[in-house]
Amino acid sequence: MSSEFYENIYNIVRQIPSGHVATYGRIAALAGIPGHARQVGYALHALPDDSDVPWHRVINAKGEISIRSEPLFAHIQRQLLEAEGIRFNENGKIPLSKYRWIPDLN
DNA sequence: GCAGTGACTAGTA
DNA sequence: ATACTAGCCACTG
Repeated sequence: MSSEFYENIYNIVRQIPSGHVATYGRIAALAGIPGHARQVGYALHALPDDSDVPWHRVINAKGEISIRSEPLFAHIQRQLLEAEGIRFNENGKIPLSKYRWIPDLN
């Protein structure tokens, strides 16, 4: 494993409970690499399909789905989030103030 | 090793 | 409110 960043990131994302979301920047900070929000997205992109990481609960700071390549995934992501009870605004955005994940102190 | 890329963010206009 | 810019830094070719 050349990147232990990835495992840290995955570990954090797995802790996001259903019905909540977290931003890339927040994930990076929790993974111990504050400021590396882009690498979080990169790590999730490299995620295998059979992974147990809930990648769909990670969104950008604007509360919107950011996927640049593969617009199809954005559609799937929205369905997954709605299935967990997350409601989108008319803009197609998620109200972060309501669904933002606050990490437990374990 | 260098240049390009990107599932980002914060700032500026 | 939206659009563009700069900074950021690991990964890839």
